[in-house]
Amino acid sequence: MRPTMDDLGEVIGYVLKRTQSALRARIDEALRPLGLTTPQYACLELLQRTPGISASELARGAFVTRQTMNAVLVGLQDRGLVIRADEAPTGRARPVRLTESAVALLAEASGRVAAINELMIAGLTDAERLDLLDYLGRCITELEGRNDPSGLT
Amino acid sequence: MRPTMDDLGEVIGYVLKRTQSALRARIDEALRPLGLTTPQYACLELLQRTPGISASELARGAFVTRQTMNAVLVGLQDRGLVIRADEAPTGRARPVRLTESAVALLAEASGRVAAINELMIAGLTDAERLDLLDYLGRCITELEGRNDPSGLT
DNA sequence: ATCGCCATGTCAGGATGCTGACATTCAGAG
DNA sequence: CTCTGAATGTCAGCATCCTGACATGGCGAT
Repeated sequence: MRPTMDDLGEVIGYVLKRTQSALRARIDEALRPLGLTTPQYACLELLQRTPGISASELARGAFVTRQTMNAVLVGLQDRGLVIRADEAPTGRARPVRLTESAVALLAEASGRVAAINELMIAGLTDAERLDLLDYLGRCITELEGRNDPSGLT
Repeated sequence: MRPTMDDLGEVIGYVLKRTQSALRARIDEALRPLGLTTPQYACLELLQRTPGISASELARGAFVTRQTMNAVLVGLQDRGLVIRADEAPTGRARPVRLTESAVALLAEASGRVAAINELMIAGLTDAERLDLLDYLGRCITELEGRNDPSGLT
């Protein structure tokens, strides 16, 4: 391999995908015994941090479309983990909230996910962790820098 | 936000997902005019680097299952971009190869993807790019630190 | 007040990606 | 040689995730 400076970008993109893929796989297998998928967990985590937010806001927070988040919510609702208000207090957005059983389940899930995240950066010093965070943040800035004022779906 | 040292792991996991999500979105929109999806592009790229590899090897290289890669290959085959040998020279693995039209299309696609990767790391110095690569590599090492010789599907 | 804009929710369809399960084929252990 | 194991391909089913399109409910500008 031994990447040259020229194609470092492609290599970084590849390694980025590889890292995310490995992290996702680890979280999936840790959550499976709890009957939760990673998107479901992300949804519950967001709801705990911000109770009563709408499906669209959840979608943005989880980096998926409204439709996808809606499908996830239907699944969680069927299992009695979340409750959606019957009527919207204003506009069309119906607040979503966690149920009691969801809070208990989420506590267990959060612990497992946190352990995996800790594992991932176990080989990095504190300074390196901050650097990594900084570098990734700058990558995001560049990627989202400007966009298309035209095609917004 | 202002993350404390305690939950840096979770924050890094989140930022990692965010970065990958932004990168994927950019690549998706760059490839759409060419009629290619990101998984399809990844498959073609792998095939160009290693002509004649099997569907299973492609799957490993793209971090997906054999079944998923097979579905991608069917789509590419229907569009005349790849050819699968009718018979396996040995075992069951049938070599897959690019067609002429795929080579031309891939050249254009590669250029666009490379531009996006360059953009992503535009704000990083050469030293920082190497550091980022190093840190991510160490994260992968920790995440894949094998422990389940059993569950291999 | 009415029009146009935007955000939200929703339906339809397609592509991606997974687990589980099974048959086939080669290579190596006995 | 035979039998076991590993790798490959494939079918079925489900969850995720997308684009496109449409209807509805606030909100600001005219």
